[in-house]
Amino acid sequence: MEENLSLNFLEEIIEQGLREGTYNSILTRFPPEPNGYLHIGHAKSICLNFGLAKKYGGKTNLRFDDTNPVKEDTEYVDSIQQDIRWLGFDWAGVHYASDYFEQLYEWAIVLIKKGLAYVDDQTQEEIRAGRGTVTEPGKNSPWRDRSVEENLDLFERMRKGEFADGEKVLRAKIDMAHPNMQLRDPIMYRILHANHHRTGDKWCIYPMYDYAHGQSDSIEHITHSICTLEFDIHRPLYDWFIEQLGIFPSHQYEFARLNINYTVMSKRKLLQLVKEHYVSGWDDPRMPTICGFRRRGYTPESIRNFCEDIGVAKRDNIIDYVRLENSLRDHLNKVAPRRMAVLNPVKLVIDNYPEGQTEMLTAVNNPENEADGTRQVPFSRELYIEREDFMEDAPKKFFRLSLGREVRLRYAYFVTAQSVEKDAEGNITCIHCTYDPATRGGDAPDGRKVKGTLHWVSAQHAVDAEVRMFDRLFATEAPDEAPEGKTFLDNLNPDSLKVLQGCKLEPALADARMVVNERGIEEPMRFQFERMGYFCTDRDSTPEHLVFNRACSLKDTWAKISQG
RNA sequence: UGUCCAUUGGUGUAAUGGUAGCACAUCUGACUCUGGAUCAGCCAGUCUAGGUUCGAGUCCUGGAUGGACAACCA
Repeated sequence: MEENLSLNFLEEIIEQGLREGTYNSILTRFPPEPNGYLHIGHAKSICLNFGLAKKYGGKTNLRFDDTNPVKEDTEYVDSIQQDIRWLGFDWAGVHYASDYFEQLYEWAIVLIKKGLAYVDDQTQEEIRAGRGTVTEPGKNSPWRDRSVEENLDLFERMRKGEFADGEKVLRAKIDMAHPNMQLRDPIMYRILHANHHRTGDKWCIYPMYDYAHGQSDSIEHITHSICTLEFDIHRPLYDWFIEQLGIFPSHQYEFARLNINYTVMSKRKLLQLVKEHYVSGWDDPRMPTICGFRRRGYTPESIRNFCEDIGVAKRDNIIDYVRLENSLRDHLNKVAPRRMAVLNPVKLVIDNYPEGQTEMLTAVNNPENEADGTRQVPFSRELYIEREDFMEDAPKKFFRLSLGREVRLRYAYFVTAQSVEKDAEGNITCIHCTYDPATRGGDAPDGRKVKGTLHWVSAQHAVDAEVRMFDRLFATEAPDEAPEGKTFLDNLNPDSLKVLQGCKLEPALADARMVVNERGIEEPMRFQFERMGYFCTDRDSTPEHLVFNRACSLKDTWAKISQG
């Protein structure tokens, strides 16, 4: 039993608050904006928010931060909920910032009455210019000192739709010379005559993030509002609104977002990959989206374990892509049934095996889990083996089949290659070998050893399939970094997908298909193809045309390749 | 030439003034009917200069480096 005794900084904060009686239980929230699909970076946040609440007996709300109607859509609301559920989490309540529009509006009036907010008639350009720069203070708006009555009147008329988009905004009155730019009279409301996916045309003014988020937290009595580092400088503003309004004091804490090498994480870039068809969609198995990983064959456990393993802190980090794969391998190694599949087949004929004979051999389903039992695999005179598993003239370190060398066919017999047939181009079309009947099951009674063990499939019993061999979407470690005149698209890995047709599978794979899991979500069946990697059924698969995706290889090979 | 945040092996992450530890990766060996898994082992770290202290990764001051902020995005 390995218990992680050290606490991360958020656990420290929570335990301190619990100890000191600041609160008796915690309530966190996961606050996505419904303007895109969730990715692995969100998974870290989800695991954190739900994980922390679970650890300390609290709860987590799902809240859609839907304050910008022009970017948001219900398509995303649905996919986000499905992805969170698939990851294995259940929220206490599902909320929308838009549910709070009326309350937010009333609070804005409170601030106006306190002389802490004003309607500004400046244009967008004027406001931008007036804000100053990071090194120069800003200038007060000429409208900054309007009377409370006038502000109240104008703000009400903004709501009524008397003004066009961009004509006026409501601003908090703080300090135009503040060194933290977030406090230079931030905009609270803007006019947007746009249809909202939930409130329809009820509103034509919409609150900005800074004015909506903290207050939404407060309304829900969120104790720990956990977000990423870039919001650090917003915290004084988050606290300012809550303090001026005198409402429930939620607190914001920031952690470093997840970065993974060979991966892009920005919503904008992911959207571009989809829109411009560099991938087949949001759930393309090469995408770092949750649905992409699901289709790729990742398990929720593997993603949760990954998020747990990488830890959480406040320093920027770039996680090795291999850790993600390792986390998958760890889990699938324990749970994925083993099957034999020949992806690049070449015929192997056993000359001294009786023609027309078939026998059933016993194969272990998962050596890591005895309870998975065994299955029968048909064996006959003509088989397929992997083309890469034979070499006519092999070096010493080649442990597989070559002329005159003996290897084991897994769970079957020892065979020795005798000769090959070739086509006009010199490609091997058939390998002839002999077998030792005494080695049935895979062991020699005389105790002799072989170096290699090959997987195989009986030619007459084989099932055909298409196999999609996925690799990293990007060929470079930091895809975002492109030289002059290039973009991240130039860093795409041209070999990220290779489609193999005519792969030969053992018959037990014939009924592999998509299944609906206990949470009601469609998932692939996952297997280990012995010696080849982990594979899963794709949603394109049909009983007539099986399609499998490679989730990952058995072991990382990139490090060695890059060493040369 | 602003404000804020950060800096510990290759990569992550602990050590809360008292022995710099763990994981992943790499490498080596053992074992193996998957060149997988498993097991064992090696290599490798406190950004820098001062200061406080019996004692500093930790506290203080300066510097360096990286990141965030000048959307009517979140």
